[in-house]
Amino acid sequence: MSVNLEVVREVSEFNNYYNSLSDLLNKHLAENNLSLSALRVLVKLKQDEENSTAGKLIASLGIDGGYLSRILKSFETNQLISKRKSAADGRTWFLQLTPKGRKLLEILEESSGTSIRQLLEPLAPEQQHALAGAMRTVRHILSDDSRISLDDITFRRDLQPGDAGYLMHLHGSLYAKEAGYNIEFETFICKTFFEFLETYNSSKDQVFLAMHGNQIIGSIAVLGHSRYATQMRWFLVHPDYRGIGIGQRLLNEALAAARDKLFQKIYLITTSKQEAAIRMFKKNGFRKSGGEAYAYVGIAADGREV
Amino acid sequence: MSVNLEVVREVSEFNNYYNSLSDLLNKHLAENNLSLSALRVLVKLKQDEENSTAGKLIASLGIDGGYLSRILKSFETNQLISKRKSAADGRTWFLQLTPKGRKLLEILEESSGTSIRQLLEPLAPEQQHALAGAMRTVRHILSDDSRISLDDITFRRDLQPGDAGYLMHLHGSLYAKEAGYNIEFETFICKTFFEFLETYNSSKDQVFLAMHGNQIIGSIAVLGHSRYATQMRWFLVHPDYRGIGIGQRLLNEALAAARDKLFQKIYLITTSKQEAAIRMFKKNGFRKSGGEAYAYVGIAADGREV
DNA sequence: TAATAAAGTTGCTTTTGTCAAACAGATTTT
DNA sequence: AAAATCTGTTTGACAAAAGCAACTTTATTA
Repeated sequence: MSVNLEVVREVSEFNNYYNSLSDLLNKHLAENNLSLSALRVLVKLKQDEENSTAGKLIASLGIDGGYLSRILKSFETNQLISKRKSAADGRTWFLQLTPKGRKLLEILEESSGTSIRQLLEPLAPEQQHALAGAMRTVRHILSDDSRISLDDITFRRDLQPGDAGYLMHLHGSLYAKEAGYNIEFETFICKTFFEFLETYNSSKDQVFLAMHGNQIIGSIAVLGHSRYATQMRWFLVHPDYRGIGIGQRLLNEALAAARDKLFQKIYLITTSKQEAAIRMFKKNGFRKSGGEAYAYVGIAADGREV
Repeated sequence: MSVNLEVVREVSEFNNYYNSLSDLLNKHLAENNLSLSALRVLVKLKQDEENSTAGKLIASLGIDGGYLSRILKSFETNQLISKRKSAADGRTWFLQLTPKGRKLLEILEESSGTSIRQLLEPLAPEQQHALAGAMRTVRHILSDDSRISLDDITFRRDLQPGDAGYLMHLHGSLYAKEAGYNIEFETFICKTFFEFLETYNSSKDQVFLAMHGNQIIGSIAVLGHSRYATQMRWFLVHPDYRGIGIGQRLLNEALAAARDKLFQKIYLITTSKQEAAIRMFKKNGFRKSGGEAYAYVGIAADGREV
């Protein structure tokens, strides 16, 4: 892939900036007689619980073997870690934190927390959240296993001011990028949102939003059009978040809500271009009903099929 | 201000993450026989051009005096900097980069660039931009002079897919926060956007967007309702970006466009709550015209006032 | 003018990290 | 099965990075 020059510059400046900042954030290490490398070892030991060995640490932290050996030795004399000889390989030792080591890590986290708090203290709450979000983004983009898990995603059922606009934005920009739609499509979306907002009633209409932090990254809605039929709309998952089950989760919520409210039929309209979505609809019992509309024969409370 | 626990955790994890990353990004220093501190000194010398002294460096970089003295001495023997005795104070020396020092910095930037490029190489272009944006955000929030200047803002005249939705989002969420409006207001906004989109025509309608990176942070529109009258709408600057002239700049653009197209009257509708906006309108020649509408007597091409 | 302070330097020390060789157990080769 | 090779870890020697305290020189102040 090609690399954008502006991006390189920004990363470089960020790196410069952060180099000076990290002094500040890591000053608590000196107070506890630890080097940055030693901290990283400690943290890694906590993460990899039970089956870490010196070799693995060398590989994962990129640290020099000799240096690590000494760090570990000092950890051992300070009773921060304990070694357990491997049965399979007489050369290797399994390393684990002792309660004392665990305790030290807690203390370190606590004192690093105070530095951080001092850094954040002058910031307004929104700025703090924006900062956290940006840092999460950086980490997320740069880490190889950049997959987000469902655990990072929260779900919301209420429609707050700004949400409708953001949903419209997501639809407009994503469909433009992925299906080549233009602004006319956004006009259409806008119309549907207006009609929806005008008659919005939480007893008949349900909106489900998948959130990452305070950003909407997925949505679905179940709109009650009549006593018996309901339309599903605005089903979308942001491309960065696809493939981890958010779509299915949203669909489940929507179907459950439709059943709860005793709707007997759910229909939705889509186009043949939405292959992935159509596959998911089919898997969940939707059937094509002519034209571009898919109709779902729902299990209504009275068992009738429509 | 209170500090959110989640934010502290995120910053802490980010710090951990970045500590391991900075090894990678700074490996070029070893190749050039420089320490991180030495690099920071060099960079600072370039920034503070002409009037840096050892004392200032100590204060701004938080580096030890003795250590700095040695770094500077080595720079001098390598002819990377030159010293100039202060006339006012016999103890201090002014430091400046020599052409050779400047050259070295360039080389360093270049080789840091290659590390960065390697880091970015596997990323898709959008991810690269997202990364740059997030890094800019972090840096911006944390740097004391968190003021953005007009230079950081770009302006756009075209309406791209997703823009209308995002504008609606901005209006909905900001007015909710600042004026306590609820979702009904967003419904109204949605209606105006739909009407607008439906009849959008770039020859009569103009939209101006203030962008920071690829985020819309301000907007204004001039909608041609008749041959002679035009309505100004969607005037808004995101609160984080207020007070640096973005609003005035948008207003200028809008008025200029209205004049260009020979509209003789610009009107806009607002509420008394929008005090700052109203002050700006008045300053730019708008006059109240009864009710909640302000009408602007424009200088049309034929000089008539309406 | 003596006392004190500030800017910068130097000597000494500790900490941090690197490199190469050594060592011991595991694996492969002959 | 012994020799050779490989792998995970340790040790010794060393160099670079950074901090501390004493010291020199020039300014400022009482």
